Amino acid sequence: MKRKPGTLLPLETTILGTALGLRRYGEEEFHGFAIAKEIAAHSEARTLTAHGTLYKALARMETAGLLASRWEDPAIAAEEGRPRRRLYHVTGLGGRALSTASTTRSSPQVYNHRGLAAS
Amino acid sequence: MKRKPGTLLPLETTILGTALGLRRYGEEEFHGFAIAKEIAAHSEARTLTAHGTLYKALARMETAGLLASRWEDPAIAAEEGRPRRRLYHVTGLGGRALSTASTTRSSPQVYNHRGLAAS
DNA sequence: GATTTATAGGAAGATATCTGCCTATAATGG
DNA sequence: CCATTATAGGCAGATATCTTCCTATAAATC
Repeated sequence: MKRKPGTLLPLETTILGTALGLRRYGEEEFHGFAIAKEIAAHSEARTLTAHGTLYKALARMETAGLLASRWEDPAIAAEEGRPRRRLYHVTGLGGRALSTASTTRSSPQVYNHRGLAAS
Repeated sequence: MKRKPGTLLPLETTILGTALGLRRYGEEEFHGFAIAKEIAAHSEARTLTAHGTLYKALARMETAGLLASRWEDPAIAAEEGRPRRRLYHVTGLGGRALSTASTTRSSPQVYNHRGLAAS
């Protein structure tokens, strides 16, 4: 949808907000699946089926410098008997983007996208 | 369906046969997903959707001593960017079971089970 | 031969990430 | 204001294993 630079999309705002929320509980890092569940839990109804959308958003945000990631030690994933995770953390830029964008959010920021956020 | 000891089920025969077939091509070890694809490819139509059935059969056969398994080095899976595999090989007992059972297969061995093998 | 019982098979979903394809929509350009 | 264009979002599926729940069926028992 042709991006206006310096703007956060609703999904991106949700991701940053949720991630910073988790950080307040001591979780410095998060992984895609966890945030998907977190988002799904907080937006009543509408479970996040379109995981692809989320992972693409995460990749995009990492490219933009809002997030940074590292792969979990594969041995840990193996020990816990599950697929390995990609662990993200919010960068300084990401944190600032959230405050800036949420106030900047000039006008058209429609929030009724049929995706993750609350209706 | 209450197991008659010393008998191989059609699926088990297929697994052993396929695995030994692969071994003839130099593949000493195999993993569940690979054998699922192999089986699906050789039985025209009817793709193997019920993976659960296969994995349960593999576990059962390992318990019975027909197969033995080890986990792939998680670092390799990580490098190749995919979930880790459980690598199986056919044991001596497994090989013998195939020859014995395929001749022993006394009478009721119905082959029109709606699962993996050819109709 | 009919009933009981154990277990194999199927469906569905959890776990985690990623890709490709197609559509919807926002921002820009004329 | 309309057409263009870039890209976000959704759907589907690949990759790999495992679990739970329910049904179907074969073997054993009476």
